Amino acid sequence: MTQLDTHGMLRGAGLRVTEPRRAVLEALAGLPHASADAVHARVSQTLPDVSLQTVYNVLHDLTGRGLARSIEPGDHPARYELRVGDNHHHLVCTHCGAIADVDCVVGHAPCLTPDDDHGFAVAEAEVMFWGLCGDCKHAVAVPSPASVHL
Amino acid sequence: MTQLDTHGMLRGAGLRVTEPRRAVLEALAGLPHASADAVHARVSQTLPDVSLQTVYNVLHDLTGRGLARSIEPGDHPARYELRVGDNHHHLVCTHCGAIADVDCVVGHAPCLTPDDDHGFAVAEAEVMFWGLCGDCKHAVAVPSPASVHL
DNA sequence: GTCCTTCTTTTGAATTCTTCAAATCACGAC
DNA sequence: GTCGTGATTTGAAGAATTCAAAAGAAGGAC
Repeated sequence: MTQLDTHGMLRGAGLRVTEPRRAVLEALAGLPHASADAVHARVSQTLPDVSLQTVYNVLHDLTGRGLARSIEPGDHPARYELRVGDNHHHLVCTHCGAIADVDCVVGHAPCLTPDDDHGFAVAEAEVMFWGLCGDCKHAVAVPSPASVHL
Repeated sequence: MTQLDTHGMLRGAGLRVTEPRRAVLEALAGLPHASADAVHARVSQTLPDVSLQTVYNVLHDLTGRGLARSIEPGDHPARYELRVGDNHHHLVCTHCGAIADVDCVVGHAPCLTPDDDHGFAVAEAEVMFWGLCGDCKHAVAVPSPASVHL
């Protein structure tokens, strides 16, 4: 595993370097798409005194400074990932909330620029694929009519 | 306004026809992208005794049967819309949660089919554009660095 | 038209994720 | 090393949504 320059990342973002923050960054590196709870659990392994509240604070700071990104899959708790340079989207399991990365479906700019922006200042376009993950595919009974929507 | 065949819609979906359900359908027709609370407020105008809980129940039933669709914009409460035949996506205001429809960015199937589905049974692809709506554009101070993501 | 079964609705409370607030603590500029 | 600002802790609050049990109504059968 590539060593993470947590110090440089935090300082570069104008944040103070603290153990909780370094630990959250490392947790995110080790746990892609982790929930706040999962991050807290992982952080607690090395820093047992870090509170869940602190994890929320840190995640908030990291996303605010662009170091991390939050994914909010509908009715499931928010997930977080390190903001990596590459462009990718997400597969979300409607049953268990599992998330997988999808490489960007190449340079189809149309997906980014709505024909009519209704006066919105569009900052970001997000593509999310909903479905059942491998595990839930077998576990779940009803195979709902897959209504594909674009 | 085109009259809504609420009776036919419900029966066609295998649901009993009740006043609360007809009222919710009509509320959705009149209030695109309404929250459960907004639907409840609208329904209460004609049926003051319908509880918020019932609205949640009905919305759940309607989405389950494919009559309605729920949009879950991150940290804002869920919104609902009648499931219309056309394909469109949504502009969401990151500040106030306002939602606008965007016509489908034409037939770019690539947006629909991830290269690697990681074993997922993909049922739906959703595109969401995040930004500031016309009102909030002026109201909000900081114009954050528009990091476009595809 | 009436009855009966099943599905809906109501009422009231609980759950979960997330945020707020005040006091203590520590990073890091000087 | 000192100091000021920013970070963390603790404890509790908040909001959207869901659960559960009892009462009520839809609609098919007769």
